[in-house]
Amino acid sequence: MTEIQASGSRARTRQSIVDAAIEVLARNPAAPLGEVAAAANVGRTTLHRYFAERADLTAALRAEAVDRLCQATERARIADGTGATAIRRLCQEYFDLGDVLSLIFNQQLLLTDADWQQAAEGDAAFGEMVERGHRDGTIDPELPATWIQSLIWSQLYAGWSYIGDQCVSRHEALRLILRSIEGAVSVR
Amino acid sequence: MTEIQASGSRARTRQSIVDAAIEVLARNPAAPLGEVAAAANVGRTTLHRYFAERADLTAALRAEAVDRLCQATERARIADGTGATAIRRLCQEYFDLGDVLSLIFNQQLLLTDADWQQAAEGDAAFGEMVERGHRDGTIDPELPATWIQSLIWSQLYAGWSYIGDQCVSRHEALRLILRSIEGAVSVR
DNA sequence: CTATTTTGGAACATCAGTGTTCCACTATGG
DNA sequence: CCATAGTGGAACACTGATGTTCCAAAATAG
Repeated sequence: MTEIQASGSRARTRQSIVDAAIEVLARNPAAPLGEVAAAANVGRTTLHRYFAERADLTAALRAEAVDRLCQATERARIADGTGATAIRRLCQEYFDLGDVLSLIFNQQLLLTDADWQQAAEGDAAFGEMVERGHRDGTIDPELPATWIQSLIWSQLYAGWSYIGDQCVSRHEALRLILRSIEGAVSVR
Repeated sequence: MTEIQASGSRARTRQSIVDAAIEVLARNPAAPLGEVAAAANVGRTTLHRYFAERADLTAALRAEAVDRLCQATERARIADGTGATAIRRLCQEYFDLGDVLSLIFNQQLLLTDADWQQAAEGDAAFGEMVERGHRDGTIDPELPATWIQSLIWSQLYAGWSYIGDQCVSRHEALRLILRSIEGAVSVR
């Protein structure tokens, strides 16, 4: 619980640990903390100095994930343009989240409803985007906003896995994702 | 490794354990074996009698998963009809796999390539179905078979999660899945 | 160069899951 | 009803992850 603050050096070490944790835990949510420490080029002791318990680390990860999610959502300007183009931009931004994507999706990094609201400036913004799409005829009215959200996440995750499984460039994977989502979402 | 055989009673107990394991491990891949035993209404001792090590149990699960996957694939008759209708039937069948779905997707139940080939009578059958769709104009030629496979799995998984997260009937979830996949896959 | 901060290694107690053994208990079918 | 297959509880040793403490080395600031 107790957060150590500032001092430049501390902040850097802390961030290094968080970044390493994202990378390691994205691949294996049950990885021992020693692995995280190693990945961060830090002693296990040091890791525990910053995050006393495992729960403290995962809490920090959740905060970091929500933060990056917020930034991505803002960059996507989901209030602009047609519903479909907004979704397209959102997917592009989310795609760049990389490991954070896996963490959120794959794992029990269970974001609470409150987290989601914060991330998307409230489900309101996302729901509004979808409804706009329903009205302007670029999004299938049969598909509720919540489902489209599930859709986007699962597709993005599939895309990232695809890069690893098959031997495909990020760019190609993103192309497939966007094409598929557009098709899934658009009016028939 | 040593498999105990037959005798009616044994077979029943064994199956009960396997079924329980599917249910429990689908929700939490790291669940202790005691939980599996409890879910199977069986003592932990008995579980170990049938599956000496955890690895033995997961091996059995893999076999069971491959088996059910095979049956589902056969029922779908993916060699019949247009590419799109075949995919639709396949999705319907896979959807009914339920927890097995989560096990395969969510978890490191990593099916080997050999498993997949067995399950789909070789990637050949699946690839053939997709190519048929490319030719008959019901499947977007831009999307390779491997991607469509990723797509299907991720969507099915999303659908099952959706049932839990939102409060939606299986039927409604399946409807959304089929509609989305059809849209994602069809020619634009 | 000193004082302070920050670090990492080593050693330790603790804990939960695992896998084993042993024995007594229930069924079940001959 | 009796022999046997099947079960489950209790106890145990073992393992790997966790979290703590202590101290000496390294980095940084003054």
